[in-house]
Formats: sequence, structure tokens, C-alpha cells
Amino acid sequence: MREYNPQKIEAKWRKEWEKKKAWKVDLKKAKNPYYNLMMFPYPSAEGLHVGNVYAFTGSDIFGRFKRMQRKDVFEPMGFDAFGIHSENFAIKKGVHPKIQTEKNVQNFRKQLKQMGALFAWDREVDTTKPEYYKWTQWLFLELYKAGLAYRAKAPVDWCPSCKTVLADEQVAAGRCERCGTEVVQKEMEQWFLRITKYADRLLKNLETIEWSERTRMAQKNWIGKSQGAELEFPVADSDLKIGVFTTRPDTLFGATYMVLAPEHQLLEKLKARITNWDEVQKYREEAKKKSELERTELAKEKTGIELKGIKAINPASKEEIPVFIADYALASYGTGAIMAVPAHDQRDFAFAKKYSLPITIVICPHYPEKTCPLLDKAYTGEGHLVGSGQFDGLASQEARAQIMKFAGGKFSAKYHLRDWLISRQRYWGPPIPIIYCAKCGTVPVPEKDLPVKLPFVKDFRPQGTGKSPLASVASFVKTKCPQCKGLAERETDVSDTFLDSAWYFFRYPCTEFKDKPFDKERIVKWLPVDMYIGGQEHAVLHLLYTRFITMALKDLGYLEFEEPFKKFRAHGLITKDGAKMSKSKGNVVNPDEYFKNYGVDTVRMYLMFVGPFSEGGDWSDKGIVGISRFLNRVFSFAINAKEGKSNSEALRHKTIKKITEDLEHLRYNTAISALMEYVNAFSQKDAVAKEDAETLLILLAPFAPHLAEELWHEIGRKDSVHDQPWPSYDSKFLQEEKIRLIIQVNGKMRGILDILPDASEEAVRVEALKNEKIRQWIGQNPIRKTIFVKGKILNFVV
RNA sequence: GCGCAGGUGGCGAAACUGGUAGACGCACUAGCUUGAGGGGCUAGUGGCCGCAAGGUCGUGGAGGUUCAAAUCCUCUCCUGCGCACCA
Repeated sequence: MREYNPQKIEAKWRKEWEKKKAWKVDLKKAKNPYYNLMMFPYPSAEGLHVGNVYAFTGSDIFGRFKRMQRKDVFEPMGFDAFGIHSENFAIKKGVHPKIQTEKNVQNFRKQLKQMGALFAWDREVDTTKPEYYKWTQWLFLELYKAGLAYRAKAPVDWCPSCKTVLADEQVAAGRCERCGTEVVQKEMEQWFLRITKYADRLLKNLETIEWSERTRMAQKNWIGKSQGAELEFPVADSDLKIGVFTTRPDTLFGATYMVLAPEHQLLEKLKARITNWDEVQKYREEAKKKSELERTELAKEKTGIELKGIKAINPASKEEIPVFIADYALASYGTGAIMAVPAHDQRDFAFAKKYSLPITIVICPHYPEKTCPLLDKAYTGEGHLVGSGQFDGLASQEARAQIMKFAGGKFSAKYHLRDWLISRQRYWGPPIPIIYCAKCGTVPVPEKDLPVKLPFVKDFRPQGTGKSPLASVASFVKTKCPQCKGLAERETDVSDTFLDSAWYFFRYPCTEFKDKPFDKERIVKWLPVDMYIGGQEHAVLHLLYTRFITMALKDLGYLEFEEPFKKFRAHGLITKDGAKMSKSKGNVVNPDEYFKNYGVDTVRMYLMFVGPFSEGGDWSDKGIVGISRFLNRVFSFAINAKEGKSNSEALRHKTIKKITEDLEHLRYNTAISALMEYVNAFSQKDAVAKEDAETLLILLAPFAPHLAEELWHEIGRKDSVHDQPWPSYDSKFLQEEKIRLIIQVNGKMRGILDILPDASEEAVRVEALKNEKIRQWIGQNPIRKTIFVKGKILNFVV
């Protein structure tokens, strides 16, 4: 009796497919292009992670399914190999990042080739190769020329451990997203990409793209649009004005003081008139020293200093009100100044209590009863206006526009989204292609001089001086100005890894073009990406940056679409004993070990079976045996097949229907259940008809490509199972099989009828009433009503 | 605080527009195979009552709509994720 030997089978087909390049697609001639993209991995030194195997398998099954549906599926793979993670590892091991990365990529490639995926290896992309990052630099220059890249001095987040600045998106709760170290604020001159210019488009398009709700909401929250008004408060006895942004202009009469952020620029102009400047200056110094975490964590206790000698005038009530600086006003949001309405904003309320400032109620929830109680916290809801002069009695929502107009304000929208800070004071990235010339200023490196090659330097460790290690490489820094040919210096910062990954999928189908990043015709044919699968953790990083870059490229005339991915689906996380796998916890599952013990097909299928693909699941060594047993049964099922037509047409067609629909929606767990049910439906003793076996193998092929191929040949086929067309189902067969129709009395199930699905109500009723049990349940009661749902249920109401 | 997702057996989970709750798998029980140690096959496996047929309760909790609710509505509790001194 022969047994399923996955290792042997898999090695054989791996070799065979490699030889005939089974994954190959002719990008030029393809008739039905289908771009099946998965997020390319960062090649860690630990090698392929089960999380990678999970994500890539899910994506590959989809690609294989589409391929059998006669799409020309392009399923590329590459390496996101630049960046701090690679670099930190190299630092720890004392190996140069270039050498380490090359090793990791090699190892990864080897492991990936075992996965039985359709990866298009003739189109591999590696972001660290000069032929790739040449175009990352080109992209930067295009953005620069279009005014979308700029250098500015601004308060930025600095990670003291990674010794570099970070983008807003890479700071989570005041900590470096990479290493968890608390970030500090520094005032530094840095390169930014003007993503905020696209805030509204990034937001609006979210409504039209076919992405999962979670991802769309994460982006929406991140962009964080608030609609409100901009108002100006004159400074008493001066021409100066303090601009504020508020979402509640209806509360304007209740603005009893104002707050400026400690960094507010107006302070310099007011300085001469502030009588307690020393005190104010001291507060500013202290605020500067605080980390963002301190500023937010100590939020309960508000602090501030009044600007003595300064008064502002409330443009509605015309009253003079005091002005403070306090670090609960953020320089980076709105205008950096607020009108404080303590009665209707909790933060202002806390501040007013502490400094005994007047709290004036202007929104009453109980109107027209004028009993507005003393507040123990701010009332932030809607209501009717009181204490607001001619506006008294108006509903707060209506009052917004009217008061704004009255005070000479204008509608305005503010966004949480900040410009994308892309400079990094690190080594392992593409140098930003800019030259500083004493005479000509900031000069972009001409395209013909790209790439600005990253020099191989011995000391690649971050300096902590606020400069990249490249700054100490004289041969790199010193250069000629492209314009005046005089002596000049290069920018020494490198760009963020997320810039590399923001455009990699444009490169994949265009790797043969050496003189341009991508070919317009090729892009038109293959993009936007038909299906993109990746981790949820990139919801506001990669996925947002990518959308921005695509929009920018469109505006620059390079593309005709502005959303890069038609569909995006986030996969879940594979955990071990409920916990996220990590090296420090020692609970990392090594896929190699399981490939060896159970075979790739078993691992692929097990991962897909643990739960819904979008949810992930918990890896268990016990669970995998279920799939192992199943594939063994499939093996004996197929090798014992005998010539002949199916006599289980209804089952075959039902299964085809179920699996086709499940695959379309990435419901792999239930698709596998259906495969199991199909096999279970056949007796183990009798040989199955070859036609039934063929159907099974075709349906199994996307999941367990090696085994399906082996058995396909075993039953005598000479071609490849993967070249078979995906079967269609005929609902005719589904109509011919009897189904179980539920008979209820008063909504409770009292019997089952085996009957054809299209049986009429009358036929079912007659049949049901023949049943003694049903009659008993009805008893002597008259039947008041019957409810009939064809093919489902008949309910007698008595 | 705001937003999103979700609470179903011992466990992972099914149940598409309301229509047999628990498919499929793990684990467990019994029996048969005997190459007994991640082997195969058959049967069983939500709780309670019953030898059984069958009955009855049951999808976080409380109400409601309906012939019929895991699914719809209202309130409420819990868990996970994202954002958060954003004016």
C-alpha cells in the first residue's frame, strides 16, 4: 500500500516547475492581466516567519484560483531590504548591513521558493539595489520639482535610541514604533513630503475604493478632518490679532480666555508688552524639554502662565479676556492658539478651575427652562444658546454659522495628518539626492547623475549628532555643484524606507526598463493592482503613503489613475498560545521544521484552516494533524480512483459552487471544510469514479499545489492540474437532488421532509399532513395560517 | 473620550439576503482492525429529563419586532484593535 510522502512529491514538483518556469506570465502579450500583489517582506536574519507563510499562502491561493479562471496572473515577489530594522540587526552582529542583507535575501529567496507559490522570479525587486533606488531618488526629485518635497525647520520627533528623526506615523503613543523608546521633540531642519496637500483627496477616495472597513476607518481617523471656523481675536491696544480654529463657533460668547501654544510665533511680537516675560520664558523652556509623552501623560494637571499686560478682545461679546500660554495648546494643530470656552470644553474647564477663571454657560441643554446648573464638568453637547446676546434661544447647531459670520470668521477644515517627514539620520537607505551650494543654494542632483550611490562605509552606526554617518565620509559629502560647478556638499540624510515601498509595485512589471522607473504602456496594462493582500499594521503607514505617491504621480502626468489598489484585504495575525510571536518570548514557530515534518502543502492548508483569513488564528501542533490526515485520505481517494463518470453530480456541483464563492471572498477555512465534506461523502471502501477524483484535485490545486499535481498524474493525466480551467457549476444538478425541508408547527421544528427543492407549497403541505407526528402537534386546532419558504420551510400556525 | 471589529460547545470555528444553531476540524468516549507509542476504520459527542422514541433549555445580559431571531431594533456588560490635550 503506497503512502503519501509529501517531501518526495514536493521536491519533485518544485524542480519541475522551476525548470519550466510555471509561474511565468508574458507581461507584454497577456490578454487578461491580473495583478495579484502581496506586501513584500523585509528579509530578516531569522528567515521566513509563519506570519509570512500565512500571508503569502493566502495571496497565492487567490492568484492560483484566478489563474485557473484563465487570468494572466502576475504574482511578483521582492524584498523591502533597506531600513532601520536591517541596520539595527547588522549593528548588533557587527556585520555590515550590505553583507548581512545580501545573506538574508538569499536565504529568504530559498525559503520562498519552497512555498509552492507562483512568484514571478524573473521580476524580483530589491530596494537596496542601485538600479532600484536610482528611481526612488528620481521619485524624490520629481516631488521636489513639483513643490511636494521641501526642507523646513520644524519641531520633529527624535528617537534617542535609533538616533534619527521619525515620521508622525512612526510614533505610537509617544514612542518609537520600531524600538519602543520614548521620542523627544527637537527643532531640526528636515525633508518633508507634502502629503497634507492631498488630505482631502485621500479622505474622499476612501469612500470609493474596495477596501476592508477597518483599514478605511484607520485611515480616516488618521487623516482626522474636523470642520469648523477660523476666527480672529484682536489684541487690545494693538493691531495684532490672534487667529484660532474652533469646531464650536456657537460657544464664542463663552470664550473667557485664550491660550497660545508655548511655541506660538506671535509671542516674539508680544514680548515687549509682556510684563512677566521672564516667567513666560521659563515656562517655554520647560515645555520644550518635555517629551510628547510627558506632555500628554500629565494631561490631567494642566499648567500655564498668563501673559500679563496682554488682553484679547472677544469678537462677539467685545469683552477683554486674558491670554495664557499653556502646553495643552499644540503648536502643530490648527493655528496653535485656542479660544477657551471652559463651560463647554473639558480641558478648558479643568484649566479655568485651576486658575479661577470665569466659566460662562452659553449652551443650555434644558432650554427654554433657564435652569442651567452649576457645572461640575464641561457640557460639550448640543443645546440652545443663552448669554449670547441676540443669538439667545437659537439651536446650537444653527448658531454655528451665524455667530461665525457675526464675528467675521470663515469656514475652515483642519486635519490631523502631518506632512511626511522622510529624512533619516541613518546609513542604510537611499541618499536624498540633493546638493547644497553656497552660491546656488539647494540644487537637485540632475537625473543623469542618478543614482547617488550609497557608499560602502566602515562605520555605519548612527552618530547621534543629528547627522547621518554619511556626513563623516568626506568623499561622499564633497562634490561639485551641478549648476555652477563650484565646490558643494551633498545632503547626507537618507530617505525613509517607506518611500522605497511606496512605489515598488510600479517597478515589478517594468524591471526590464533600465532608462525609466516604469513604462507607461505597461502600467496601463497591469495597474492599478487588482488584489492587494497584506498586514493590517500598515493601514496608516505604507498604505497611506502609497496612495499619496500614486496621486502625486498622477498629477505629474505619469499615471492615469490615482488609487493604486482596486482591492485591498488585510489578513489576520498568527499567534502562538494566544500571544504574538516574538523572539524575546521564544514562541516563534519556524515554518521550515513543519515543511520538513508535514510538507508544505499541509502547512499551507493548515494555516488557511485555523480561522477566517482576515482574522488570523492560533498555531497549534495538535491542529495540524487534522489536515495531515485529510491529505492522506485525499491520497488514497485519488490513487484508488477507477475509470468512469461521476454519479454524484449534485455533490460535485454543490462543492464547486461553494468553493468558488468562498475563494472569491478569501474564505479559505470554509472552502477547506467543503473539500473535507466532499471527501467524507464518499465511502472509504469503494473506489471513486475518476471524474469525481479529477474534480477534487482541481479544487484542491490552489491549496495543495504539489499533492494535487502528483495525484493528477497518478490518475493518468499528462498535463498539469494547474493549467486546468476552473470548473463551473450547473444549478440544474442542484435542483435535482432532494433536500431536507423543515416542517414547523408554531415556529418549532417538528419534522423533516425529503423533497425536491422546487416542490410547491401545496405538495409540501399535503406531504407534511400525512405525517402523523405533525398531525399530533396540530391536534384539533384549526390551521390559522401557513408560511412557506420554497426549499426551506413550511410553518403551520395554529 | 471618538471610531472599528467581535462575544456561539472542552477548544478553533460554521450558519450567504431572518428559516434544522454548532457544518468542518481538534480533543474526548466506545467498538473493530492488531504493524499498541502524532496508524486506520465505524459509531457517539451543547446542557438538563428519559432505556428509548422524544421532550425541554440553549448563541455575553435585559427587553422588543416577527409565524420564525446567533442574525433585525433599543438598552446594557465585556474583549481586541486604531486614534486621542486635535480645540
